[in-house]
Amino acid sequence: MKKKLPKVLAIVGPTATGKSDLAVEVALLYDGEIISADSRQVYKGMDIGTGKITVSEMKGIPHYLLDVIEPKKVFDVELFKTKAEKTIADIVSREKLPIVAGGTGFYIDALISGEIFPDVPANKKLRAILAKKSAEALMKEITKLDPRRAKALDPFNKVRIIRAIEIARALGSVPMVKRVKRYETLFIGLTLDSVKLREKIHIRLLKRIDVGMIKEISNLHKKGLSWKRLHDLGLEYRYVALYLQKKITKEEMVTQLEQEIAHYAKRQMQWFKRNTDIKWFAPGENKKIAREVKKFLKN
RNA sequence: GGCCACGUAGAAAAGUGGUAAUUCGCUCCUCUGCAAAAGGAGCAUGCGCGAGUUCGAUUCUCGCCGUGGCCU
Repeated sequence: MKKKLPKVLAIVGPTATGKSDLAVEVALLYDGEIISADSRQVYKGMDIGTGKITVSEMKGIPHYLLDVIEPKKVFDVELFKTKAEKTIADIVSREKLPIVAGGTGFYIDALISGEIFPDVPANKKLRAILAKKSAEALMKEITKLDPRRAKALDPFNKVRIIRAIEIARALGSVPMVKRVKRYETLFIGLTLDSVKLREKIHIRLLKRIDVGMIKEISNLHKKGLSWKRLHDLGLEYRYVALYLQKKITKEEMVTQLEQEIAHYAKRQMQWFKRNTDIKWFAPGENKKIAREVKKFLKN
């Protein structure tokens, strides 16, 4: 007999659909605890711009993987996976329901599918050197090191090629992907049509500006976060940084940012679409969702 | 009423007597450690409308319509 895998609930979907609130509601109903799967909410001090849940909104439900690292440092999937696995084990040991909620599809998939990444840490120096080379030159190098891996790479995507070279240099070649399934998972997806989503994004953005988002970001810079880093952090951090540097007007910031957030939501959907296990709902269909969760927990 | 300029994809905008750059947008897509990141593909048989010149016009000529400006 196979040992039964622990049950995990995953709440996914694009930005601005209300994942956090739903997660809390379900947690209250089924004795759950929440693991955030958001690549930006892990950073301390990035609250308004990331739409991080507030303590009062948590309604007493424990939340994990928020504020785990300084924004100067770089977080990544592997770190996420390690921490999340540990957290889930802990929650399960206390016989509570782990709820993974967030919009970073890559993180969620890595965790749930149990994808094992090659044990090669990021090599900043090497990356900096390789980044100066052309995509063509990089492709030549990876083809020499590992032709199999090279074939699967996008020949124009330097970021990907560089990582492949990084691994190949350390290990001789890039190992095949391994996956070890650790959980039995129910995927609940929250989504909206693009027009309504756009509206929500608009309203939410104005609200964020209203409650001090610009101040938050200018403080981050004052405390030593470079413009470059803020740019890399993306979306609100990128565009507010541009505004603070007076490279764009406030009006431009709002319109461009809104557009970018909408694009981001699209990219998120693009990612989630591939996962056919996701059961999709509209925000507000909480009863239907609760029923689905109940069914999942029963068998 | 007269004169002048302009009229190119959803938007902005280049261009040529030989069959339409570019940017944004839109659609679709990729993903083995930065994923709010990085990257790829497609989207005007058509250049205001009609006629003429020409082997051939979006590009030249004429007329019409529209827009903007100037003049009386």
